[in-house]
Amino acid sequence: MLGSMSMDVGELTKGERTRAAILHEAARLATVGGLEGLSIGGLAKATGMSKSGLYAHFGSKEELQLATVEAARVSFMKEVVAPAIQSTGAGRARLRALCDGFLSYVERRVFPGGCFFVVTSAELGSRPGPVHDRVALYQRQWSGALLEAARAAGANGELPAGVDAEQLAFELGALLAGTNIVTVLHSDADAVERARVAIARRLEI
Amino acid sequence: MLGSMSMDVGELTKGERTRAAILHEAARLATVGGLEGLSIGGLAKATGMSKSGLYAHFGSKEELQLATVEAARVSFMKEVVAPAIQSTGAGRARLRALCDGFLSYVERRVFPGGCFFVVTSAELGSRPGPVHDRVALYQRQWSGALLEAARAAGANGELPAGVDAEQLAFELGALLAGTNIVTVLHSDADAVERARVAIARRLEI
DNA sequence: CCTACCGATCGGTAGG
DNA sequence: CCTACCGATCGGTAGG
Repeated sequence: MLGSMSMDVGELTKGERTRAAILHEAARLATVGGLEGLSIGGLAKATGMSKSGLYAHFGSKEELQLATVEAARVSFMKEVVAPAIQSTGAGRARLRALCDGFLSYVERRVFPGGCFFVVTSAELGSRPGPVHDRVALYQRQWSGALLEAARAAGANGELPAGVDAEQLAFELGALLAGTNIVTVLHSDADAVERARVAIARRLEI
Repeated sequence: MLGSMSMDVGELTKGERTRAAILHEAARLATVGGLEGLSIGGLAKATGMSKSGLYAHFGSKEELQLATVEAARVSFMKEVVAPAIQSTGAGRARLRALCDGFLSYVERRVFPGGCFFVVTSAELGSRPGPVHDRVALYQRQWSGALLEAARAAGANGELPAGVDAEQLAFELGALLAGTNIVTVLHSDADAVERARVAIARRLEI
């Protein structure tokens, strides 16, 4: 009790800080080598810990993978989704902000291999299991955020005539994922610019 | 010389047939577990061979990976590119046929994990080396095929007013890659239908 | 193409 | 959180 009095609300214990630093490194490694390619020994070396130290935190490789996915989700929410929601009202401007936020997130290389969820969706797409399901859940939530914004835009009368919100949200999501792959594969920043042009034209902004 | 007289042109020797069967299985495994996840031992079990039998064919894991990429390219050319070129003249119809051929190829699950080059582009995007470079080369050739068809369509006056061929080819390529990821991740055939709608509208066909 | 083997690394555990 | 260890599997080789 006395010990806990020295912590302000929102501060992290030493163990929590260590855990967060491990997971940040794990997410970085996973965008380069995949979640299956992530090894306990490699992560131990990268964080300066022992393997068994990591097992003390996570118990198993699968638990580490799941915790890494959670950490990547927190990062994605903070870097992409939250700024778009805070800076715009529901509708076309928010849809645009979500797309631009994603492209900026890729361009800034928040993770060295690009978007964590594009890489792991491609990696785990046909590998059933709990990690697949978690990645698929968060991918659906991202698609859901695009769809919600598109529907609000439609309800606001902000979409071009004849544009269906579900179709639009799908096309934007697929474009962003495809752009991430091409950008990283060819270290080609032009792809991000082309995606911005596509988005602006589709939204007539 | 006498031995070779029993082979017609285009026939394969026993060693060549074995090699082709190994690489077909390797490409299948790689679309599920990745080219790095492809192990010599696992491939040996899947093909009923010994590990050293595989080394006799390929020499090293990297050579096996490169040979697998080549085999996947042959499959992609045969399944997607060649039919589009044979069935259409240069221009908008060919661009449409390339896109539809890709979607059909994903839908038919020629490989269990979807398009080999989408999976490996995402996997190797930020892992430099000869295998990355080969995958990137063939991805560029695919983009080039889309671009060539789009330019011919523009020259034919078959594109909607104000549509730039390079921009169009980029958008279609990104859409197809993104569609592959979503389709496989969620086992969702609706995504392919949405992609077809998007393509038809973009090409006004 | 095979058996038999190599050192290194894998995920994971015992015991502290 | 550590050292020290486990069996299994990794990529690769020797010798045939």
